[in-house]
Amino acid sequence: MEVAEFKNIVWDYTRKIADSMNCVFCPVSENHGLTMMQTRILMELYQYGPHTIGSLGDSVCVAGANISAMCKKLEGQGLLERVRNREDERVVRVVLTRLGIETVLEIDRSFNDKLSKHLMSETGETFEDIILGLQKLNDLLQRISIVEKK
Amino acid sequence: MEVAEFKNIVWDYTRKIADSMNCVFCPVSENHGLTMMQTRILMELYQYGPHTIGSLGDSVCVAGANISAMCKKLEGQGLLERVRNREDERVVRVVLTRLGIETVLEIDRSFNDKLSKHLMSETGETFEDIILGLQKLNDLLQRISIVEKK
DNA sequence: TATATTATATATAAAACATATATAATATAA
DNA sequence: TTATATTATATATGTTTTATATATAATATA
Repeated sequence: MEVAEFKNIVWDYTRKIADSMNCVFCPVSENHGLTMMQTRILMELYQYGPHTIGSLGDSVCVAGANISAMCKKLEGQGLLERVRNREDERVVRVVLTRLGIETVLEIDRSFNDKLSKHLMSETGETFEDIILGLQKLNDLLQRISIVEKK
Repeated sequence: MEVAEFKNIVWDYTRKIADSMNCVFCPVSENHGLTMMQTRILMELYQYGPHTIGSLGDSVCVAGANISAMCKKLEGQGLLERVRNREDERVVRVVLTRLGIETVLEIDRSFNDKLSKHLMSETGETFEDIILGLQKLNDLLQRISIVEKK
């Protein structure tokens, strides 16, 4: 297969998939008064535990300046807390509040409910094929974007 | 595999992949003075031929109000033309100009060059696995989002 | 001590996205 | 044929996301 052909197929599918993911999950977030980006931040904190502003920004691919503002807003909504590190006062630790955790759990439950309806008829093989493909594509792209950053 | 587990894996990979795709392709678009969205619009027109404002918006998942404004801007940059249909004057046909076509071809060449370097060492099996996975995931999500729209 | 680096914050502007409303053309129903 | 509904696009407005430049304060290094 030629590079151009592979690129076109991947380009098309990845944007369609990103749009669909958005289309499926966005309404659920909105029901809880959150944007997809805000949900992504909360989910990241829930799944991988507390972050600093910097590491959180890296994880969700948002520049430090912006993640800082977003977290301040989420703090205002009572969904997370910003705690300054005593040993190095430049560092701010971001932690979900009880309300934040509850909100993530509710959203996650809604996500799962929404998917469950549609995934019942699928075979395990489909899941495996999808995950394998995503994994290989992600590896490939990670390698490329790491080189890019140099 | 449980739905929740599958969802988490897909959620993580798809956003990482979307970010990487952006990270890899965005700089190339910017070199040509275009945003990713603008490039996506031009590529859509190049790959699938002329569109109306409405069908173009559907294809790239942008609301009519916004695609209308974006096309007007791209027209201002001389990259496409908006031609009102004579039989039904509500309809506007969007067509790439010569400059638009040349720009798409240049960007596409840069995309391919950029990828070629990294894909040489990959086996055909990797490509096939990736495409199969994307295809199956896309099918799944299309089915879900179609139901959503009802 | 002077300088550089790091982590976060503030300010600002552009782009993207959503929503409400406007306009004009066309289709349909009475 | 007139009145009404629908369709396609456009305009206006506000919010969110993203990018960039700069500021501030803390820490590390020369």
